[in-house]
Amino acid sequence: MKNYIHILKRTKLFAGVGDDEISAMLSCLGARLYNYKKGEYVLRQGEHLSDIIVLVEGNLHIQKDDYWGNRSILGQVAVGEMFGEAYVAPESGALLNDVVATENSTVIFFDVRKIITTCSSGCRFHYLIVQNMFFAISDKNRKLVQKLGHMSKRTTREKLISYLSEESKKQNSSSFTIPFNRQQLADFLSVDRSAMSNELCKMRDEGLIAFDKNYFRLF
Amino acid sequence: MKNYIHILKRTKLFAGVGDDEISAMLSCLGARLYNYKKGEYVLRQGEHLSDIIVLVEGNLHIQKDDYWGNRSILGQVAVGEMFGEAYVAPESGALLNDVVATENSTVIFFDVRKIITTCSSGCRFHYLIVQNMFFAISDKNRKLVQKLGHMSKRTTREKLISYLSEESKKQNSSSFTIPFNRQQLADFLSVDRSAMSNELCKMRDEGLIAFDKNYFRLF
DNA sequence: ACATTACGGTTGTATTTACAACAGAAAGAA
DNA sequence: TTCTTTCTGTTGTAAATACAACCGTAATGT
Repeated sequence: MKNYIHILKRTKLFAGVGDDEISAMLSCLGARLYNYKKGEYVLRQGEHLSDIIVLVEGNLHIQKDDYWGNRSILGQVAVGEMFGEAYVAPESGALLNDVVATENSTVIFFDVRKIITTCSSGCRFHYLIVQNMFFAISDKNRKLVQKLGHMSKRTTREKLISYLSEESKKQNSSSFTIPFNRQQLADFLSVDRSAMSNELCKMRDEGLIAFDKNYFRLF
Repeated sequence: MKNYIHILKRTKLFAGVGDDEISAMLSCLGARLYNYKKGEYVLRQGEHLSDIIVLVEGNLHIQKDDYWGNRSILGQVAVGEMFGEAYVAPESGALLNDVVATENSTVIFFDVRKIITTCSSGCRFHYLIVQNMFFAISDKNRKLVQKLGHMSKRTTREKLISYLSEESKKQNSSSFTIPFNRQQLADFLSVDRSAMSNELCKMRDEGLIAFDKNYFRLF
């Protein structure tokens, strides 16, 4: 486990905690290390979870099969990222997704209850972990709500207007750059790229916006 | 503030904490009570927030204006519900929404930092607040991800398949009831009611599903 | 019993989208 | 340079959606 402290150190969860402190806290946080071969399941649909998990080596896919067996990949987990934090509440019920190793992978499980209830012994930085975890999940929450706000619009144009307005607010200016290229933006908003490109040009021709690559300006 | 302890007691935040303990913890949590007249702003777009807020009387709307001034109401806050938890991380930036009182309202602000860093003095149940808050936001997170999973599907049929599959998994049966009527389900999935109704009937005619009111069965 | 309202299903049309295919520009590699 | 790849815009068509309007039924209240 000690081999991975340099990875943990760079995660959101352990931000601001030194090597020695992480090392000292591992047992206090109920840390357990597991290895998975390519293709093996880290978590299965139907299981119950009370841990937050950090990927320290390899790569994972979060995927879901619907009732009729159609599989869709919801996302991927990169080294240093955590997952499982949305299922730790007692009322959250069974997992609805599978998590599968797409390469040989190594993860560390942390017992949520041990994270939340700060111990009295030794863990000088335990409060930081609680804070980091809370801020991380709070931040994720905010981003999800924002994205949902765009996606709940019916037409591509409305989605674009919602997204661009928000980006303008965030950057506090009517001109700004976005962190996506066209394909990525289309994926983010769940629309077809060419249709979106078409709509962007219409909006430009109507004098609503101007753009060049990922630079945008609202009028 | 003491007048509202019976309200706080029934919130997710203070679940499991007794009247006396809540009363004792208020100052420790940096609680501040504010009143707003109908139409006044509780929070404004552009402000920074480091508090979690509980509505103890009245009603609030969370709303957003886009760059061109089109207003949309994103949700409403009922008595006993908390809000603001998505904006408390230092990196979350300025608020992108307004929160407006639709009736004369009373809210209590709690300092997030005081919630997270459990104090040593007197607050026997402080750890419970941290846990409650964490589970609440984690739960919200899970629901958002699920909803986003449905909404990211392109067609009404795919959205329905995604939603019904998940409901089937949750209730662990191929037949189940859903907590929505048609209009509510359409709103939840952000589609047109009549188009959705049409699609449901097509799916029924194709032998994929059967339903009666809010009872569904998958084949 | 009657009127009213809420809900679910159906249909037609105009609008919008997805999808595929293609072309030009820009960036990068050989 | 030249070739290749990536990115973006454009167009046409088939498919899906939104919207409005209408009907029948069930539930509710007077």
